[in-house]
Amino acid sequence: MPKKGDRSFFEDVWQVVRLIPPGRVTSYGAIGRYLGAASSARMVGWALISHETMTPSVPGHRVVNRSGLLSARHHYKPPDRMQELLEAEGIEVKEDQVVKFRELFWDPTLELL
DNA sequence: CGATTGACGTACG
DNA sequence: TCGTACGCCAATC
Repeated sequence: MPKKGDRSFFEDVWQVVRLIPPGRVTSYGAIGRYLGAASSARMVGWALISHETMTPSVPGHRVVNRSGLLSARHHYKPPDRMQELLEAEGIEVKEDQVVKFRELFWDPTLELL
């Protein structure tokens, strides 16, 4: 993870994640593609690992994998925190999966651009 | 410095 | 539609 204040691919990821509208979700690949798909989608996830240590807090819970699965669930302090945050925004989560993921999907290259 | 791992994605069958 | 195989790139061991 980069030092604080160091501009890099990670900061761009955080920036995009902050732009995700409430009640919407996106995927790592979509963010990576919006940033030019420089690195593989794994790097996007790596960037979000330290999201909690930086300010303001990035709503990383709105980012899930391509299947809509909450793969990040295991990474949160209380693993259930991620699901709670999603449900708090009106996003239905069943079996660690985002319900109607296709409808809630938010593509930065399509919407933000 | 080489091997392993990981918040992923695409290709195949 | 689902499970398996492989590729990616950086960090960690």
